Amino acid sequence: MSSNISCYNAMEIPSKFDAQKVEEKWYRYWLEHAFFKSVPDHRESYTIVIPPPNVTGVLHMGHMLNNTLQDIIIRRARMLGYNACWVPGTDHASIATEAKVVAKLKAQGIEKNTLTREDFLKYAWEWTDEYGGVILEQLKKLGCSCDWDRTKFTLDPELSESVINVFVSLYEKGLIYRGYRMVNWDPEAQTTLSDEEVIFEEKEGRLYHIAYSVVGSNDKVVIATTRPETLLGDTAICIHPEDKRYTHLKGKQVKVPIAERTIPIIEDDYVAMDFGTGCLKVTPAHDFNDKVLGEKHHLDIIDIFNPDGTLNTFGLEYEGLDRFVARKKIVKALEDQGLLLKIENHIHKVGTSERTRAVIEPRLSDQWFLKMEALAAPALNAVLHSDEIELVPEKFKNTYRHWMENIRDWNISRQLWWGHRIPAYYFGQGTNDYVVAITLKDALEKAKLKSGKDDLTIRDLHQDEDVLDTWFSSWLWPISVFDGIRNPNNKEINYYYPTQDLVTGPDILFFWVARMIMAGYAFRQERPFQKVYLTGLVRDNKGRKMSKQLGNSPDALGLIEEFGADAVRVGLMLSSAAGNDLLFEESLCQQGKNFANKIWNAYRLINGWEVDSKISSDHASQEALDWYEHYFQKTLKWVDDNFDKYRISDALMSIYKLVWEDFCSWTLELVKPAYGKPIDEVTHQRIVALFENNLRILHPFMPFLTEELWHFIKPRSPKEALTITHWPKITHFDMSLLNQFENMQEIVGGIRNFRKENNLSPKIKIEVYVANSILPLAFEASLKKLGGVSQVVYSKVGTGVKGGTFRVNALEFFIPLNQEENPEGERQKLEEELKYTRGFLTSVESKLSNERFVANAPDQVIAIERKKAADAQAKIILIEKRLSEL
RNA sequence: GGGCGCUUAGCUCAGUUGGUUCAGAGCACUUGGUUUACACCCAAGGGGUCGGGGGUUCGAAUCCCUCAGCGCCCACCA
Repeated sequence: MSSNISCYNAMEIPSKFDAQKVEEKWYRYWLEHAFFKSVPDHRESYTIVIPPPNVTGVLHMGHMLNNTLQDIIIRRARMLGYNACWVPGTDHASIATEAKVVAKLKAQGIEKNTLTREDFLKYAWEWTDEYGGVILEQLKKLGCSCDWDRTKFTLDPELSESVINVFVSLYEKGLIYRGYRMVNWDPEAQTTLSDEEVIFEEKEGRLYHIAYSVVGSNDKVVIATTRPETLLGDTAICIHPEDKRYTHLKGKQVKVPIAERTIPIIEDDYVAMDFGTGCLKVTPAHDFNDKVLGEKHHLDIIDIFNPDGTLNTFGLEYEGLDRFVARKKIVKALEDQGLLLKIENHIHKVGTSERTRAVIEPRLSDQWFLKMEALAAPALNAVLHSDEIELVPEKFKNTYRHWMENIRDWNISRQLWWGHRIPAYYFGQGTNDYVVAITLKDALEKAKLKSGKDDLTIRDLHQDEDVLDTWFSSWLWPISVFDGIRNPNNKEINYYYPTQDLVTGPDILFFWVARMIMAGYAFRQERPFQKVYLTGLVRDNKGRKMSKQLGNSPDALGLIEEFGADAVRVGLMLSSAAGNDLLFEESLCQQGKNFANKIWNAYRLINGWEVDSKISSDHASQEALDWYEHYFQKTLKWVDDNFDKYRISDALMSIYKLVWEDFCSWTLELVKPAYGKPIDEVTHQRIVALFENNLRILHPFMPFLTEELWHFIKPRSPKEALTITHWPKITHFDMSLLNQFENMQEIVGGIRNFRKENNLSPKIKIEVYVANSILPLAFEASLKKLGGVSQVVYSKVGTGVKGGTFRVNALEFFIPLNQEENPEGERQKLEEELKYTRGFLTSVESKLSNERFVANAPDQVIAIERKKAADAQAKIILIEKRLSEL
């Protein structure tokens, strides 16, 4: 495969680049030659760990954006000579995957609750083995240069063991504890959620005004609530101690409607007197604040719900009904009893599950928590003070700080089966009758010790049923993929860690990024990565989030098939500044495809020239090649700067313009020999070398096309493949050379504009008169080639010659015209130009005559203004002269 | 309710410490081109009182104040 990998003969190269034809071939080639494989060596490492997608996920636009960025960065790092290592893998995504498996089983008529844990896990693994990793295959289609031999899964035995080790060690440090607390309960998934997994959505609700009878009087007290069904769990009514409206109620008791229980009226300044009726019902089992009130006032706790959100025996006649059904019925009952006084519309925020969208039920339960404060301190410092970790864009620093400073303990247990089972083992019924250990054997020893019972056996131990929050394994990812938890001094972790870049979305800044930083400092005393690049969300062209429900998300693989991977990568990169949302349109991919085709055809041109070693190069070619060499360097500097600042789309745009405008439209056009004529050898060599440099800097963005062309240019061995070649080094560039060429470009532009305005066909050769200057030799050659100029005459035009003029800077050009001239039109144009120039001059002069400007502005600025004035004066003289000649 | 950010051409966005190159880019648009690399193309061109108002300054897209609109994060007002 090494010598002649190209599938075309030079003569039959088609004018369209066919991406499908080459992508698979090159990906296979890269894998066969192990270009993406990394093992520790003498070079400096450059590491990226992939944000592991859900194992059962399929590639969507967000993944494409994210992974294209990572691939661009890692490919460039590879070319820069680093030992580049991109570690791929997938996440078991406990709740999401379990939900999918449950749904799939349900479709087959199997209910989860009829299965044992073991059976369910068997199904889950079957599912994982079948669909897991599909997404990784899709990443290959995108061209991702991951070291696939390193592919990891968060439920792999080594990674699982790392998670358990970490749990045990945190427990032993006293950072993990069990607590009976109010947690976020997802009634659909029937598990708790961390605070971060709850999304508050603004919803239109109702505020129900309900009357409670005061015991021992005919008085009623009216409360306002959004959740009337929870009155069955009420254990108090609360008023503000200073609320004059209710002083007569102090110390009284009221009767809960329907439940007919008697509960006290308590006083607390927590109550807002101006909200609702100023009177609050207290349900400690089902509201975070009521729980606090309940503890303060030693109230009873009545939990009225089953785990699935239906009412339990405290629900009385409503037992078994769903909470929302019960709400309706209870409202009806209250209405019938005349206790429902008013229903107001009320907009409020409702917590919903990030995964299932179910309305969250605050619920008291036994859960495991991780103390966060101590872990957060070094992580906060690293981002905010020491700058060991850089967030891009920087604006996320504030968000990060706010979260870290107000961090609360992390609820890490989940009532699920798919995940890392909590290594706690119970040996008795007491709240403290458990031990935490890595292995069952250790657990038994510890249990014996703790219980004082030497005759305990493994059968007496019962492992906690819960699993750990997915993020409790993901937060170790940069460490655990290199086995740095279990073997903290192994060669790999020491070589690859800390990693360089993390590319991910801001939506998981807290879930994941912040926690990885904490884990990095906690378990390795070192940052996990240097830079965090936070991408934007991919939206559709109307600014809507891409989602399955809206059906506005294009099929990622379909796009690759339609436009080619390179084109899709370019399309995504063209408008995706860091942190800014990306409004995606297919037309961006079309633009990428057009670009790929442009490059393809540029090579077809070069490739098609006949090379003659006996002729020598001309002035125009030399000038163009000299210029492009320097201009390339200038652009490369800009590109490298942009890469350093993670401005990947700016980097791409400058390469896009460099190749399309500067290389194709200027350099190639100037170098191009006349039709049928050969090109000289030196020029040909130079243009090929320049084209190769273009391919180098294009390669991270468009790996397939560039590798294809790279091997077109000449047969190359795998050692010389573009993927592992070097990124160009910046050398000096000469500004005066660049300026001079730019001057020539402006003159060509002037001529072309003149042609257009005077309807001069490009086929008609023209003479150009320059009266007040001599142009460099190379200019003349370039003007002839690009402007259709037959010759440049350095003299004034003879009297009576018809024609027109145009000016570039301080140069005036005259072009004779055979056709009938239009003196009135010419006069009008000149007068407009004169008027504008005079106005410009006046403004500059007024600036210069302003004493304070001259006194305060830097000399450089004043000099510029003087030059502007002088140029304008010269131009005015030229125009006036021309006008007088008309 | 608190915090952060955004508003520049029809669209998506650059614009680094106020002053060369400051009013830009790409796309779209208009006009003219089948010149054998490319119509997935070439050439030329038209678009903006930089969200409104006020201020500081010799000088403001850039700094300050204010208003309006949009977005994000955080927060227990039932």
